[in-house]
Amino acid sequence: MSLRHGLLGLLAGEPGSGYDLTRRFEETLGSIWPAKHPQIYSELTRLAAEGLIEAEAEGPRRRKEYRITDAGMTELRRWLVDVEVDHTMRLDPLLRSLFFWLMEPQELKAHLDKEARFYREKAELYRGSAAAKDRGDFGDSPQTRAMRVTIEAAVRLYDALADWAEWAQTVPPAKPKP
Amino acid sequence: MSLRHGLLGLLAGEPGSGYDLTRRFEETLGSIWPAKHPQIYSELTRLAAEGLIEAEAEGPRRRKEYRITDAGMTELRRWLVDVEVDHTMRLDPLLRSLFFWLMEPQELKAHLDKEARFYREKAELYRGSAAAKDRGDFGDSPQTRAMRVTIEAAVRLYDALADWAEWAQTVPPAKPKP
DNA sequence: ACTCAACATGTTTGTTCTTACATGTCTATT
DNA sequence: AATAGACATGTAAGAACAAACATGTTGAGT
Repeated sequence: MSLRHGLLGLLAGEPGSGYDLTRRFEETLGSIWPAKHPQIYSELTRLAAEGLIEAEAEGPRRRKEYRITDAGMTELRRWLVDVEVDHTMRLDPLLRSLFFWLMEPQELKAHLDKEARFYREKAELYRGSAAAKDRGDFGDSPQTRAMRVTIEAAVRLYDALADWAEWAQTVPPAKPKP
Repeated sequence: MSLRHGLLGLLAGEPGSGYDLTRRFEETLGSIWPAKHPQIYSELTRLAAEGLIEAEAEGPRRRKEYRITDAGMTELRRWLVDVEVDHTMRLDPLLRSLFFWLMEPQELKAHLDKEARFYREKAELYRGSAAAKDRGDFGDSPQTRAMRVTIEAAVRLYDALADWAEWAQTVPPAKPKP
């Protein structure tokens, strides 16, 4: 249940409405923690009910701007410091790789080519963001520094996956009856 | 919904009971696609109802050994070849990294040390499996070759994360008001 | 004045996954 | 013969997540 803390964390940076947060989630976290708006809105309602966030008066088109409360800040820091990291990975591409032996060589080649391209593109994308940050395009707040660290992880992970997909092409299939 | 195809894939390798599959899932897929036994049992029931797998007569302690049917094999290959890969990643550790700016330097150091150790250990573990496979400990079937490829991905991902956690320590926190 | 696109916020329904509960069997040891 | 521990299979309740449905507002352009 990290969506909860993801929202708290974003609100710790700056206040925002459900719509804002949906976009910020999509932009900054899209690849590492996808969340759709229905889930975000209902989580915000629950967070507000628990007093971890609060909304000021409604703005135009009943927009509610939420900000984090002291209790929310405490909870967020508790999560960061005291709660065990969840190291679960659920990677469809790796699951599939276990079953590569069921694919025809040309199917596998096509698959790995496509995967490698996808990952390399993602890596390039994040490399671009990292460079922009390093040039100072986003300023140099504590928040942007943290984001720079996250981006670095994305770059490294996607590069690792791209390298892997290329490497996998060099592994010959087992010969029948050695 | 890849658990479904994970099970089909394992059964394509060799038949097994719910209990077997729970253990095989845990062993071979534990890090990349965790699944608990209640989910596995119910998915097996559903797969059997759809005719993608079938159970022979019950063994001791009403153990049912399932094997994949032709229809199941067709479905598995359809998934492998025709269904878009789901590139979703949901990585709690990366989510947290976005909020590193809320942690005290010594808390962050402790966190990153622990993370780096964790990932490096995992990488070593899988490196060991890879070496065992390369020595021929597991034979050289198409299945084990595919598993070797999956293991390589795990090694590379965990190494990448370990490197990242170490690298992150070298990033100084932003000075207040530059 | 009209209309379209983007803004903004929800509810409903169904699936997936986790946690806790519940039960029964076989084997080896005492 | 009793029993403990590993084997083996399930159900129930609830949380998390996704997809589809539904509604209303504002601003910009015509």
